[in-house]
Amino acid sequence: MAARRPITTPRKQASQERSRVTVDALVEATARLLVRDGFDKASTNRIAQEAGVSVGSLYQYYPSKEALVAAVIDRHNRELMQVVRAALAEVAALPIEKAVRKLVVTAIDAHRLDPKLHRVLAEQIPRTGRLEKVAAFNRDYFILFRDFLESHRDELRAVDLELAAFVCVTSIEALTHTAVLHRSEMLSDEMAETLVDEATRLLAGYLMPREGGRTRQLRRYS
Amino acid sequence: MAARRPITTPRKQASQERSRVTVDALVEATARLLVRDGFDKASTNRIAQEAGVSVGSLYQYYPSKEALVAAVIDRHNRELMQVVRAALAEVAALPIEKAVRKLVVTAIDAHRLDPKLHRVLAEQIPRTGRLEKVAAFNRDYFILFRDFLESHRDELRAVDLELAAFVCVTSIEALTHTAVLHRSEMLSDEMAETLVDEATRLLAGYLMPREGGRTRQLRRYS
Amino acid sequence: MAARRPITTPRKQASQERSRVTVDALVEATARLLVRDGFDKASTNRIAQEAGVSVGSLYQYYPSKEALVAAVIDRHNRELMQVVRAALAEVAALPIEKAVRKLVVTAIDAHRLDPKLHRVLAEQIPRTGRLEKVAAFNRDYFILFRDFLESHRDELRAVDLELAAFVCVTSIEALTHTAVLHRSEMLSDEMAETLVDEATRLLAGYLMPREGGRTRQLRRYS
Amino acid sequence: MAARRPITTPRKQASQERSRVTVDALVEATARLLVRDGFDKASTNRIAQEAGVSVGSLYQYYPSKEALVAAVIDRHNRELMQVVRAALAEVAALPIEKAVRKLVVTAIDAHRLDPKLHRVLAEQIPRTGRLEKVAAFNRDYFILFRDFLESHRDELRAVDLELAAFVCVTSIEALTHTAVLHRSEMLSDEMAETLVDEATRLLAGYLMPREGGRTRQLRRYS
DNA sequence: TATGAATGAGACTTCATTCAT
DNA sequence: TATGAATGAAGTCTCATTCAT
Repeated sequence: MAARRPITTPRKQASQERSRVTVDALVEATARLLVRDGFDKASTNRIAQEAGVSVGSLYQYYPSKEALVAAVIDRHNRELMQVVRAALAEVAALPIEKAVRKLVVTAIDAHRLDPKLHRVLAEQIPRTGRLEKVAAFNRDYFILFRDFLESHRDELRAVDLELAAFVCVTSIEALTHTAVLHRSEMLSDEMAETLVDEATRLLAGYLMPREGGRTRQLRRYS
Repeated sequence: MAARRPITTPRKQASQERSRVTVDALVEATARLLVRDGFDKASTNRIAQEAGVSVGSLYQYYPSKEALVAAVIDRHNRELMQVVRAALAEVAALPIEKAVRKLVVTAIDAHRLDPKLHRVLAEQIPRTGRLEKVAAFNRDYFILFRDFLESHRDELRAVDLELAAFVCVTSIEALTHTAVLHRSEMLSDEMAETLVDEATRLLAGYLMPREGGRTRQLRRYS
Repeated sequence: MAARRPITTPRKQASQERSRVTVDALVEATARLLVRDGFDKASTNRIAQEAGVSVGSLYQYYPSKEALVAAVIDRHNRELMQVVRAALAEVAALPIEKAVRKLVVTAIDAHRLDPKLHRVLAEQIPRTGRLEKVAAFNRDYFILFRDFLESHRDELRAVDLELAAFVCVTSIEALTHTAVLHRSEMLSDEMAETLVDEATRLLAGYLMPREGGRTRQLRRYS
Repeated sequence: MAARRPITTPRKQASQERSRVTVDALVEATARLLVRDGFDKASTNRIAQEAGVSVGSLYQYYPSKEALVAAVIDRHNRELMQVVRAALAEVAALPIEKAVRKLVVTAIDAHRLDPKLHRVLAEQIPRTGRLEKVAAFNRDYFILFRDFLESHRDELRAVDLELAAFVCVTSIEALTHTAVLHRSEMLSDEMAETLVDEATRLLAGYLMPREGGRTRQLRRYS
């Protein structure tokens, strides 16, 4: 476990219009450099330069490089959650299998929002000690998904919803993440459909009562 | 360093006994420091010191810091694969559901071999540009698993084995990895069993034909 | 900064009431930060903040950080001189021994006016190139003291008054400074008296003719 | 009081001949730059350059700039103490007045060993937090002097030797320091003698019993 | 072959000061 | 006149790597 954990809370809220611009430019530049050069080569000086701003200004708003990266993570997570939240809302009324399929598709879409950035963040973030950020995202996703399951309880087999949510969220994330980042060939036009089918089958099969077993299931909880 | 990709092949095969010892000490020291201090603080000088060797000697055997880390990864992967391979051999003759269960348990065990090291490697390695190493491990696991599926084809529903192997390997890895590294509470004596049950159900349900589908299947569960 | 010697004269005479307040706040804030954080950490930005004023305003009144410190020194010296001057006036008519005693006590009191600030100024100021300020203070004290000796000439042994003033002022300053700043235990209620006795003896014995005059002296060593 | 106090203990003892040379060069260069440019402009990079060594090497042996300065102080103090110790030994057998005179002369000589360096150290040291070094020196001097007084007790008036030592050491130091550093005109060939006379008179008069008063003094303690 | 002293590019960060608003 | 955002030179320090002994 890396020892020194740098402070990562922004230093001051940009109040004036001018500083708002500076701050945005910094976060944007950080994201760009992270993608282009990776975490190590993205020095604060380079970031400032890329943002068209002096290092001094950078440190006026962010106390360290990790704080900047944390800001990028936050922004990215916010975008992801927006997509996920929208999808879950849209899907709330659908039967579970259709819903799951839609969620898988959404997860893929989410990973495709900015795949390069997503990759860098996924790979380089652990170092920044910003794992909590990712954890927070997962927790949010997890909660939303558990709520979703809850409102579909009557379609499900008997199962601990917490646990089921964990299994589902983890699997969806892993499958879509790996497919998008390491197996992009799987997302060719022909293949993508199949992958979605399989993932849907995996999860729907897991969540729903076994066929022919429905009666028994119902009885158990009657 | 995203750009500069240092040479990572060991410099010479430690032929003599003395060299063997030195090399081992270096890899061992690297692993220890990786765990204790994290990638960034594990400098080559410190590694050499920890190994009781001079920096000069370190560079005699490894051309760069990343080469050392790569060696640690290799060693770790070798251990993992050994466990996985053994499990798959042991499981070859079992019916698919039992087999899957055993593989899940094994995956958890594998992650527990040296969880701290596993974590560091998983989290900090992307930076070393040694991702191929991880990829290689996954590929190996993937191939073994596909072969396993192949030899159990008659128990499976009709499915692209490549794809199924991808889905299974990715899911098992993600579930056990996350459980061990981020949700250790799930592995308490009471919970572990349940987690294994769920993971097994997920995969077995995915691989096997739906009930009411294949006649034999129906019989088995009737 | 040995080389670059910044301008240190205040920029404008704070004529208006509002300016007066600002200037005071700045000097006061500087003194406070000097005491609290030391010279190095007392940045102009922090001083401005502490004074409840913008950096811009700070530079409206003082052209540099050293100018601010110089202002603090001046203020402090003014206070010291006031004490010293008062004491010398009060003492003018006393016999030399009584007078000296009173001056020693006064010197201690002066050092106790704001010992923390005095310490910082004494210790950190050499750097500011404001040594002249200190020199000026000593010069003033020296002149006052020489005048004092002059008006007591008939009580003194034959001696170069310039030289005697130098010896006395330097000794008083050193003894009281060291006692207050580095040997505060010497100023406990019981000890303080003794210290004053000794210092008085030192100086009075030095200034006054030996008892019995020279003849007896010869005898002692015959 | 400045907050962060940098570590100032040397990092490793130079074992090999080569490093011995490096270390010496560093300390020497530090002293030189301190004299030439003052503390602030003597950056570690400049020091290393002046020493004909890389910054890396500098940090191999000294963890900070202050550590380097501390080393210079130590060296300087060692030299001073040598002079003082020698003088006190030489003087042990002399009657008090002669002894004091010799000590005053020695103090002046000591300040002249390397006056520029002495001045910088005296003025800039407080910032390095190495005041203890100076304190230590004074303590050593103080102890030696008290011992000296002790062995001359029968020549002295009744007095607390601790206190007397404090008064004498502080006065000698202040007079010679000020004379050498701020009043060099006092040390011209004609004046120097006079200054020594006065200082001697100050101290001898202070330490020795008043003439004609010896009887009374003896009585008090009989 | 081993040693460990030396290297030096480059990372992070601060802070006195300016200037557009 | 006040504000505070912006500047950027400069300082401290680390660490992978080399090479003379």
